[in-house]
Amino acid sequence: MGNPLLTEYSDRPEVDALVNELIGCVADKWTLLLLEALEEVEKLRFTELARAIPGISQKMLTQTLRQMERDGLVDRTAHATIPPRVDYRLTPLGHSLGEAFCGVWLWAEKHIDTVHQARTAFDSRD
Amino acid sequence: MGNPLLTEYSDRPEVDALVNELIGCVADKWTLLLLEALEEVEKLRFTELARAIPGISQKMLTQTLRQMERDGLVDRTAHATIPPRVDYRLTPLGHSLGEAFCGVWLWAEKHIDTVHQARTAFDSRD
DNA sequence: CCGCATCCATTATGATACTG
DNA sequence: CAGTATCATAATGGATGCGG
Repeated sequence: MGNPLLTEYSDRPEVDALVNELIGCVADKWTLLLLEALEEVEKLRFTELARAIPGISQKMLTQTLRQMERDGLVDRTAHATIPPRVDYRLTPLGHSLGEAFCGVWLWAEKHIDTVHQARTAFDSRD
Repeated sequence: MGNPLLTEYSDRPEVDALVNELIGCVADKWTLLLLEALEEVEKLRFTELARAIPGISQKMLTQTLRQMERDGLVDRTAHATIPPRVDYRLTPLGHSLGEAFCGVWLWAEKHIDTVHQARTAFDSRD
């Protein structure tokens, strides 16, 4: 084998690049939180999502939902009523991604104390 | 139960907020790619990491490594040699996070074609 | 040389106001 | 209600410099 730095987890480097790009899209803070919210409740409308995710701005909510819709992760259903009503729900693909992230949630929940201790220790160094 | 929007995956809302904050830190593009690189090779120095992660800037590499070090995810070892040498490796905690993210990698690798098809379909609408 | 801090241009994000 | 448009601010990338 050549340089170990060039070793990747698969044998197809060109696929790795695409996977990394996809990871970059999907490993977004808001995407994760939207996944969490929609795993929880199954079907939510725009303002409900905004409330379910404290700290998100309307802009990022719209933008992230659009991207997830484009990637086939969420399904957007607009009802032509007054007032308008738009429902978002996970597609099977989005649901499978949510399950893949489940391990990360469990990790965060389990190790949050350890992380905060590490931070305190780090900040009190030097 | 009250408003389902307030339902979270645990029964301790204050913990949920902290977990979300932690998710926000950890669900970073560069953090993920660094985890991947260090899962692969076990011990890497600064410039090796820079080469292993195409597209990262030195600034973000430094910044992300600092944050991961502060969070107890990576261990930094500086050798007082000339030329200087700094090795980074995952701590057990960082390794456990890498394992938690493993499912996301497998998901990305498995569904990348589906995502690209969804994008193409979305872009050719309207 | 290597690790990394600093300056500046570019981009991403947030706050607010406004429309169908 | 569900966004879009606009502007202010923060995050990021690129180039450079500097100590070890």
